Amino acid sequence: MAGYSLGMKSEPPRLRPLAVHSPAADARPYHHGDLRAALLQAAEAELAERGMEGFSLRSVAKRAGVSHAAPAHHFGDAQGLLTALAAEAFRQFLAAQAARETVAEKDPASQLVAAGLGYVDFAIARPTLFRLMWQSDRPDFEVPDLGLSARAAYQHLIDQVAAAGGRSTADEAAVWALAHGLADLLASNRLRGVRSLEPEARDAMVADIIRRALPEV
Amino acid sequence: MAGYSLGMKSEPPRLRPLAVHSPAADARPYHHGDLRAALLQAAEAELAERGMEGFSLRSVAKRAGVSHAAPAHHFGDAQGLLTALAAEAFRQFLAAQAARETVAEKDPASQLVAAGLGYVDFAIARPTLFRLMWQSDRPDFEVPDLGLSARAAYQHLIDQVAAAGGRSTADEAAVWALAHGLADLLASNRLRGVRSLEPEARDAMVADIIRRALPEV
DNA sequence: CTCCTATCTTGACAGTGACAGGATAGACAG
DNA sequence: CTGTCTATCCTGTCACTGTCAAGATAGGAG
Repeated sequence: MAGYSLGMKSEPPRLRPLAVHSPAADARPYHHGDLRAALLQAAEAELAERGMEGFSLRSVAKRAGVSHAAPAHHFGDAQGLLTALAAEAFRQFLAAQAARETVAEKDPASQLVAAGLGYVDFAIARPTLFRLMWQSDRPDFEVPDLGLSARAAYQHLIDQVAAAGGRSTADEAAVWALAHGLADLLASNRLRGVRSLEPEARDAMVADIIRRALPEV
Repeated sequence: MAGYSLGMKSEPPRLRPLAVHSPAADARPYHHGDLRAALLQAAEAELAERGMEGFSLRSVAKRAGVSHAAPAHHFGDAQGLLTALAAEAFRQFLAAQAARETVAEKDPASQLVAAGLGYVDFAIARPTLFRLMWQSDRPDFEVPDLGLSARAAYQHLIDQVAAAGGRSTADEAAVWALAHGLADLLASNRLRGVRSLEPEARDAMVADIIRRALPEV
């Protein structure tokens, strides 16, 4: 649950040139060191603070301590940055599901419920990223990096539904819609009656609800 | 399904001053006549064409044939316009559910399924408006007009779940999440296996899925 | 007929994304 | 050590956006 971060290097890069003669306030070097990762990290923070609609490329650059045009070289334009961010988000979205699956019972039904819990975990922990993935027009799903990671998340769902005995399109749709609906409503801070529960009680209720999607199991 | 429109006057207002001496290209009068409704209509069209994130207040004004600052007098700012639009959307959202309910069987379970079909109808017919209502930060739900119409939609759901025998928070959440998840995924053009069905087949599948939310019925 | 007020316009400002051209520095060859 | 090459980053500019201030217009009340 804790510790998701998009920078992928925990150390803030900013490799200063060994301070040969720096007057201590020499500030940043001309070359950043790992600007691409820093921009992704800054973009996520900006998104979390100002929301999807208040997102600004220039603010991201400022937060990363860099000029307003610097992001262009790494991502092309704002859409490119958000596409890369969404791709990374889909990977962590799958990781959140996997984290639940490893601590769950190994039978297919329990694994399916665990994936649903991970789906919801991610939506609650990072609601703006969740919106970027599912409801925004800006990420370009034609870009292979994003298209593949999104498809991987979808395929994981399909596989689990099949393993749990789901056979029809309706079964797939029911499981997906239920998990997604819970996640989206919780991310938007609706469903307060569920969201305000203690973690254990909330998990139990979410699990109970998700099980309803597959009546025959 | 057809014919939703936010202008609420079907006639384009533009009451010209009876053409006393107009040289035929005298164009629009200084006062519009029903600018508020025209702006709501234009805003919906812009939203449908350019998407939530490409929305521009100046484009709305231009589409309504009016100066860029004209909307301010009726709505204050962009948030005010989108708040009014969302409030109207919630009313039509309820109307879409009511339309399905009137042609459905009158037992509580059928009425609940009908409401779910209306929920999905609206999301498919007007996806961007659906996003504005559920996933945007911009409408201000503290404004009574919007707060009340949103609450009315929520209350309608709660009442129907209760009438159909739902008793717990989990029952309410399951029904809402299932309908909402289907609607959102269909609005985003996911769930292609469902969306590409003929209307009758699609309705049958959506109904089948929604019935899963209340296992005891 | 006069004035009052709601309605709409024009003009300005800071902030935005994108682009062009220039500055910097690390790497590599000799 | 020197010179060049290239990826990286910066400054300056453009059209466009939302918001505010101030002025123009017209419909209606007195």
